[in-house]
Amino acid sequence: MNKVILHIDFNSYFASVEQQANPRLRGKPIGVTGGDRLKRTVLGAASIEAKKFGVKTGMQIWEAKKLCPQIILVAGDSDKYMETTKRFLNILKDYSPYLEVFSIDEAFMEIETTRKSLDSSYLTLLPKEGCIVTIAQEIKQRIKGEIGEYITCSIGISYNKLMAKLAGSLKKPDGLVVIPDQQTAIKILDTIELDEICGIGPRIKNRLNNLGIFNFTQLRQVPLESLLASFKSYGQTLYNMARGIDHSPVIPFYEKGQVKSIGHRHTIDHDTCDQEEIKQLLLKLSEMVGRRLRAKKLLGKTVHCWYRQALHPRCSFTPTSEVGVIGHVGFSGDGMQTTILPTNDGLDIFKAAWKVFLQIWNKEKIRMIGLSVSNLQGETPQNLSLLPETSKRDTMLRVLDEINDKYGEFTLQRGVLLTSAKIKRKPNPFLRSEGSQALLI
DNA sequence: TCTGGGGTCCTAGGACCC
DNA sequence: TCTGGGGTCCTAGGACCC
Repeated sequence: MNKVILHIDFNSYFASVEQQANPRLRGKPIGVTGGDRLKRTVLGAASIEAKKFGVKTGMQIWEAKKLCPQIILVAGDSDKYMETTKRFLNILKDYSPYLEVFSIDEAFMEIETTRKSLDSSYLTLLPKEGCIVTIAQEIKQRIKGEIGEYITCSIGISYNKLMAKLAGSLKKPDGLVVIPDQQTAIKILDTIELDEICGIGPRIKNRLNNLGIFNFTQLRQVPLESLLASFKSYGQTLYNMARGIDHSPVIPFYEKGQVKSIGHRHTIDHDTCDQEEIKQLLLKLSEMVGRRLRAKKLLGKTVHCWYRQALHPRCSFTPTSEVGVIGHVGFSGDGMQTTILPTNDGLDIFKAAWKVFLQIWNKEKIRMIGLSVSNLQGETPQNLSLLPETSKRDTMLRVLDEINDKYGEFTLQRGVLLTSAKIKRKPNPFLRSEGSQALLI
């Protein structure tokens, strides 16, 4: 038995789901935003029509508007996208149990074949019927038919994940590309940029460039020893990449372990050094994390908190507190973690995060704050304290979750949160008033 | 007018225990 | 007499993905 890997990647995913849901958006340039906040935010997706104007995912709103003044901005709805994702995964499951969910709009699938290689005919026979390309075409048709004609995907087919993903990226939208063998892979690699492959980002590309390596042809000429010397173990990965080699397995969804961390961060629409404002925001983020942990019946014991400092306008010097670049190039800030007793109570998480924040923050203005909880473990009887106070708290949290599950996040919340900064939350169809009812704790 | 938000994996050094 | 080695946990930092 030989294996073939398919990579299925949806085109302009959030935008096409929106167009599918709302006929008035079809055929028009639209951009999906993170919510009603338009300052300091970027597009989560751009429709095919918007992309024709040069609008791209990740672009700032003002930039997109400059390129395409008629762009229609739509507030994203993650539940809707998740729902669509579930539906396409259900279709994919019909073709192979070896299905790896890679992101909300991407999946890998492994199909066993009877042929030794994906030969030139690509008509590799499956144990039962058909050929891989026919299967891929059928998947595309079913997605259009069963989910919607605006939901299109590109499918890449190859002998490993890396090359399948590359194949899928070569033709968009609605593409179907096969990289049948290593020989073809190398030919294709020699025509693309280094960072067009999954695993080479701006930093690695830059470091390669500094070594005089600008393409895969040059990368292939570098001895493994040199790559190991420069990139440690990642040198082996780079060496393999240049040759179209990738041994990473398809990990089916049912074999993927628990999540490793749960976190939230928020960019404030203004710079602030108001301690109370920051505190409220961090508490709210902590509550959101706690709720998600409880929903998954998990406890976490490592709390990581970090922030980004405000940008210095027309700044020509390096900000003094640069401790390492967080996220995008050019931002500075700081972060630190601490370990506490396993918990999923937002208040415990907040206390730890706030302690950390006060240690790293030097009262400068900030634009973003985030926290994440890792070192996760499942709830066990041993975790559930028998102390009356703790069990009372557990009951309270359970009631709080039940109500918020039913009526929307922050329908009930801790009294201290009432004055907090507004974070995007789902509109509550059951409550006419935006005002939340306080649960004083 | 100036960059969102959710994750993953890897490495390295130090503390601590036996 | 003053010191080996293995294992684990914790923390910081770097890089990547969508």
